[in-house]
Amino acid sequence: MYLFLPVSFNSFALFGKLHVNMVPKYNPSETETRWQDRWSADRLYQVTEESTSPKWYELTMFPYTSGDLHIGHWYAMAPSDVHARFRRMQGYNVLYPMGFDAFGLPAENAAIRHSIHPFIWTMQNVENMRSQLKRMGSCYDWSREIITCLPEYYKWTQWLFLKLYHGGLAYRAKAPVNWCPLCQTVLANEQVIAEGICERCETPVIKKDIEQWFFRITRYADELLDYSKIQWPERIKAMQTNWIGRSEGVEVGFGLEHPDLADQELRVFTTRPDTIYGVTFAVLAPEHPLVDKLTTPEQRPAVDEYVAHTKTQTEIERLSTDGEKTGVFTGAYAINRLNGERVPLWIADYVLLSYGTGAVMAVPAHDARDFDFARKHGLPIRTVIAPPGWSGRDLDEAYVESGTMVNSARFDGMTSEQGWQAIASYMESQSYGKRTVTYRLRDWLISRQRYWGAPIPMVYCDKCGIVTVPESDLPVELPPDAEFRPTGESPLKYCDSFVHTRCPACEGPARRETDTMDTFMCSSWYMLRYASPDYDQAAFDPDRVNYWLPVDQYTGGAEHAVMHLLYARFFIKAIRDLGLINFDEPFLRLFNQGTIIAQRHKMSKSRGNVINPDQYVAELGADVVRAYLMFIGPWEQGGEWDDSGINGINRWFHRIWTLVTETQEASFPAHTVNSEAEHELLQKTHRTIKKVTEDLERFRFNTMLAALMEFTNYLSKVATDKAVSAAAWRESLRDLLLLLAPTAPHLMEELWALTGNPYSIHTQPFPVWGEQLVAEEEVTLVIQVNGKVRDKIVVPISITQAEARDLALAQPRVKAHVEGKEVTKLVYVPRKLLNLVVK
RNA sequence: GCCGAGGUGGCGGAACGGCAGACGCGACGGACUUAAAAUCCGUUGGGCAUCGCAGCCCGUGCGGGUUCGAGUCCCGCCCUCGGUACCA
Repeated sequence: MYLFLPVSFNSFALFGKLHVNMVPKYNPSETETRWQDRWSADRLYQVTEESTSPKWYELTMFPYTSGDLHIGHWYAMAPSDVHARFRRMQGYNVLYPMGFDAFGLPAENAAIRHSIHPFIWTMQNVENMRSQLKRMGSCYDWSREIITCLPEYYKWTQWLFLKLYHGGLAYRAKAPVNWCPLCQTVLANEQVIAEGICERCETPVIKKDIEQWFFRITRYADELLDYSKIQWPERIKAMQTNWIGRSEGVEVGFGLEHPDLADQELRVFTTRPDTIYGVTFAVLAPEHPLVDKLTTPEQRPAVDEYVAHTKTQTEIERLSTDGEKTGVFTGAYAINRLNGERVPLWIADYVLLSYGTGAVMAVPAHDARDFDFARKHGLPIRTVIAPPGWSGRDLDEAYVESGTMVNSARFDGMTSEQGWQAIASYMESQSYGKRTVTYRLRDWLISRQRYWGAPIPMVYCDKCGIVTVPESDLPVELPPDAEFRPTGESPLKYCDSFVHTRCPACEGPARRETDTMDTFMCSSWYMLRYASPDYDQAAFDPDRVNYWLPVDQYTGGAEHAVMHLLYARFFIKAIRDLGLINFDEPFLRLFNQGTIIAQRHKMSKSRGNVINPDQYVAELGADVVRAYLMFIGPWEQGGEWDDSGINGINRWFHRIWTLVTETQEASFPAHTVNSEAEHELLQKTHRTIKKVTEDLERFRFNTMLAALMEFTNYLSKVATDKAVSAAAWRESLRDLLLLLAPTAPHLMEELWALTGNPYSIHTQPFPVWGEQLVAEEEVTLVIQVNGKVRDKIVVPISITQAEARDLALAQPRVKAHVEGKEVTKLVYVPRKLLNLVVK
């Protein structure tokens, strides 16, 4: 329906080689694939380190091998392609690679459902997606392609795992971890999203106590909070900061009186030591190890029942009680050492074992949760921080702000901030408290009970224990003949040829680790591999990594804020400390494009609203689809896919085609006759160059295209008026093509060739504006009376205030509003406006 | 609840504190055509007024404020979207 119509050619002044009887029309499919083949054959986009130009590493998050590129992929990839092309034309030595995130559960599910091996399924998808990416007109250096599921890549993933292990950053531990019953695997905290559901399949996760492999990301918590070396969107930095959840407080020991305990202390973490005189009870998580020992015989039945009930609850149930604070008394007491008070010990599921010490001191007067709990269970509430103007009466709700300390013995009268420090110091001096920093961030759980991932290169030997696979034996390859069971159990576990091996240390019989690595491990270092994808001595060639890295510009979706983006930052810092690299951050600049939605919802296969760009590409060409996606609105805002406007871009490109191919250069005067018109053309051209350049720098593609449309409209008038010389016309047309080359690489290459220019437009320098040509000589001065616009006058830029005032007062429309009144004030903004305030 | 982004014509969206609505879509009118499509030209925030030319008033989620001047800055709300949530 959107087919380009035949363009009627009346003259061929620009390219006499075309025969008049031919009816040349712009056939996007033919033209675009022809140029794509040529670029590919010429290796136009391959780069090396041998260059005197400054380097620029531009990277887009590589796609998961789901099978098809939908419009969301295009929205992520086309604009970054434009930016990379722009940088290349600006003279940078640009590394702009592409690859595939190829491990993951969907491949394994396909194996179970359709009896196709994950490798075959994945590689078919890679083939398909690679050709779709090429059809987009992208300028990737395909000689550097990486596919994470190939042994030549995951060998180095395993190699890096061993480096972390030897560096003390990978460890195996038993812990209560998130288990997704549908995916049949554990998940990292970051992969459990809102309401405790699995990030991939949205199934509620449950807690399981199993031995797993972890990376010590928590060791880097503080450094991860330092964003001073990167230019990232505030929103992503805020999300990471919240996720890491650093909080400063005091770990306080409460005394315990119990005959069986070696350590007579209950440790709690608090951020409000200033409220310690308000403690009226303490609460332990139901799973807290002391619960069993402390519970008195009378309370045991109630406690046991509550603990058992908590265990059966899923995360969702436990969290969805909506503020309903349940709990039971253990019968035991602890001593608040500041005032010697005995406080009852309760257990309640609002206290989490995984945070802080798994126990809290409860100050109902100054904590909303403790307040609810105290109200519900009839526990006392004692005010120790007085709100401003406090009458001394009981509080109606918890007062959590700062105030003046009361009921706090010798700390009374201090502000809560002073009291915080004073009490913390006092407790430290008495050795039962210590200033501590606690984080919400947990170590990264990286093992998965799945087949389609990089095997963890570890061996279990009855004699030697846990033994690493020697580097020389890498990669530990996935067995091709594993059996995919409909139950979803890990195929590796039941693959004898894989499991049974020899111990690298003692040569005796041993078992392989059957867990594989989280796919986020593969994507934590892929940006390094692109620098030297052929290197076979290590994961990367230090020289080439030092040349290209860090990534100068990274682009991708915000959904990876606390997954991929956090893991990659950790990973770079970790291997820096192992001496493998010498920089601190993987991605210097980050730009997050928004989400493209359809029918008000995120596109998803399950919702059935996935837009496939192929039909649009076939009818209109990739150039039109690229440009339309960029024209919808600001890139960072995303937007709704609605094809009703796509014809506007189609028409515009058509107009450019006509303008270039039908305008006879010979019909313009050979020499300048109207210098004013020519000067204006020059100015408009250079102002457009400036606008387009600045917009490309800032990823403001929509306004860049608007400026180019305006410029095209202007050139159409110039082509009609023919008041400029042929040379001036040729120059401006040439700049139009160059400015649009990153956006519409095929059409511009075609027009560039048709106008007799040497191949290729994409190796040309980007136009540069002249400052003197963008400067204004005349400006439109807005004349206001009492802030309302009454007239506009065109004046030379050199006009003085007095001249402007006199000129303004002489305007009839201004006169009408000033006459008979007194001008009490005059606001003059040079080059902008003149405001007359009258009374 | 907390953090972040946003709210502007029929629609997508422009606008260093200084002409609100660039650019595009759609709609309407005209040219071309046997006709339609495509293309080209024109109009297009609302209201008043006008043969036409001018002209006047209102208008950027709501309510205040700062300023000669506010879509833009400040204070208080409402709504939408994204993230996060018993984190002590």
